[in-house]
Amino acid sequence: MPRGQNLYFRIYNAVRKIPRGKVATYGQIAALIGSPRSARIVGWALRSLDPGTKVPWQRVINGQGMISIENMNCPKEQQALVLRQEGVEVMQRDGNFWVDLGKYGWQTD
DNA sequence: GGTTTGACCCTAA
DNA sequence: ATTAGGGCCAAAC
Repeated sequence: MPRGQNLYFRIYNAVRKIPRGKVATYGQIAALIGSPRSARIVGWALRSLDPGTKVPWQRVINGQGMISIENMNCPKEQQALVLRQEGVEVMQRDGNFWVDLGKYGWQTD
């Protein structure tokens, strides 16, 4: 198995720890796994996820609080829809979706 | 083996 | 306020 799998496992585990109705940023996840400067790895890990994964990758967004996904099997619309079902208020901004991290941001601490 | 890219973040001008 | 550049680690070519 690739040595990066351990890191992937950490990422998935951290993402699973995100409470329902909250959203976390790549930076936070990266910080939780011990690499605050490796937010990109989180993106890679989530990108490699399967469509039927149990990991709530939908709760992970960028530091600006908006969804970056573009050409994935799951369109941003559906992601925003799921977040709404989770209880997160998603605002639309010119085709892109915006979430208020100040209210729905996951407070790790 | 090296080079490029990536669902990012931070700092500087 | 915005735009540009560097950095980080892992996977794909």
